[in-house]
Amino acid sequence: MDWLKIKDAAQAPVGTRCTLKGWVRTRRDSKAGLSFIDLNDGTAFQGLQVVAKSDLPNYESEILHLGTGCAIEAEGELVESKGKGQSVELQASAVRVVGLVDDPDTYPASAKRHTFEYLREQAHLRVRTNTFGAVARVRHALAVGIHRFFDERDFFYVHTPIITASDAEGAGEMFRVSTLDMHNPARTPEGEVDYNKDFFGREANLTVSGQLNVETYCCALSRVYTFGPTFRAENSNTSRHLAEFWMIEPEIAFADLNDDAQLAEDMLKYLFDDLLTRRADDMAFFNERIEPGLIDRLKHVIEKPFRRLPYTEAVEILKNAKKSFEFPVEWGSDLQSEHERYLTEEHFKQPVVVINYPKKIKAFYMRLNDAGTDGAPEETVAAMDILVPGIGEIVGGSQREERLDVLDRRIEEMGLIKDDYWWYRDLRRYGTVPHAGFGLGFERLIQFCTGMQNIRDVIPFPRAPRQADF
RNA sequence: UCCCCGAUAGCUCAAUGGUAGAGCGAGCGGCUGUUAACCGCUAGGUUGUAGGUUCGAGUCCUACUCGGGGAGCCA
Repeated sequence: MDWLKIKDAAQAPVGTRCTLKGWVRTRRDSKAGLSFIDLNDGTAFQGLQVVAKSDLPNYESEILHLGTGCAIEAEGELVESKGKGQSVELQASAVRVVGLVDDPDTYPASAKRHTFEYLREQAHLRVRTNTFGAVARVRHALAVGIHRFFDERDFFYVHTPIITASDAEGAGEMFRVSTLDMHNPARTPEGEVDYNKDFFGREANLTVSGQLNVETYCCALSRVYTFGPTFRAENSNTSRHLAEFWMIEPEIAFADLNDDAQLAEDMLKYLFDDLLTRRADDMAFFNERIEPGLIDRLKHVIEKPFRRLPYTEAVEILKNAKKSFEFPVEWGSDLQSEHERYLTEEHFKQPVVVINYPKKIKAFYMRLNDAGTDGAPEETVAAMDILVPGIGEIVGGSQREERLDVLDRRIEEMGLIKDDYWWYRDLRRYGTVPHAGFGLGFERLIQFCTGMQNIRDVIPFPRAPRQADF
């Protein structure tokens, strides 16, 4: 008898004979001499109801003891359901127990409402719940959608290194990678730790961004992207930060900031549309139980062009806002969370692309704008942040400085060491081209698409300060 | 890392400084083509950890750990 995934069985014609395998969500008994088993195998949001009659040989001995979490195989025939709530169900000719639950009283994913905080401590079992199963499928759909989006547009997927010996990234605190004996490391004659004796012969860390590496491939393959794990050792304790997260970083050659912002906008819209189509079941759940209005909000985002505005103009809007902010707004200072939220949630009520930030608050590799761009009082760089309601910054990107002399000046101004960037500078010496790229936080994208409030609930096993269980 | 709040049964929460309770879940029984079912019974506790104040601490004080909200850093 064919083993069907529940997602397929739900679509199969009445009369189909098949086997289903999965985990019991609930069991309900009827005195009419039958039991109803909600079976879920994770292939779709909806499970399938298995009807087990009392004339099955193991009805008393096993079926009546099945509870939440038990693994079973059921074979039988798909029939039209006599009850409400489902169109088809499996009339079981046999139910085999595969794995029982030791102690139903302490089974952490019991059939009751649990808080996300509690389930986070049961990360190995939480995916058996409606919410986390849906998050897992949405996460997958978005990941696949990202690769498809880029593939359809002739981007190449580049595997940038996880371990970086360059200490030149400057995007945040880094995790050290070392094989030295922590208690008794090799030392130089001066008494310093001797990284010459370390595995790589120098200091090494986990990557905080694949950008610098992917720029090299961009300047040969034209359109590339990375999509991999990223590590920040910041002591950040918020609902939108992780120590280990996944980031998508496209990089496009012969392109400027406008091309970059357009790419990001096209990509986000493609992904939202793709998700609403491919995971309609899970999205309906998020729309109903997690964030009412979610689907309309995503459709609204798909339909309207993102609002693009210069930093200088954003500051003006904030200064003229009737709202009183905890932190004052001044040209030259970075936008605070409350400012970003005001722009995207209250003033424009849609995704906002802020471009051309003051150079002094941005990274060295961002392209210097001509003086007076947007009427700015000081120098700006071709940077852009995409702000979305509820999340804040979801994308950060820029056009890269392709002029060697300007780049060198910026490196110097920021007190960095030119030689550390020798290969990055080489790109500007040998056939340099205007190019641009951005970083999209994958978990923040999932948060935005699902309405899940805490970033630790959209990654299977979250890593955060003092949290690396599982 | 900073500010605020919290930690009591498997889970969610009550309990004036004076005998630790309820709902849900779980087990058993009743009822029912059931589906967030419903009714009854039963079990279930070193009140986060370590100190302190007090005749007496779940309750007050201190430290620590963990969680939540906000901030910073950012994606």
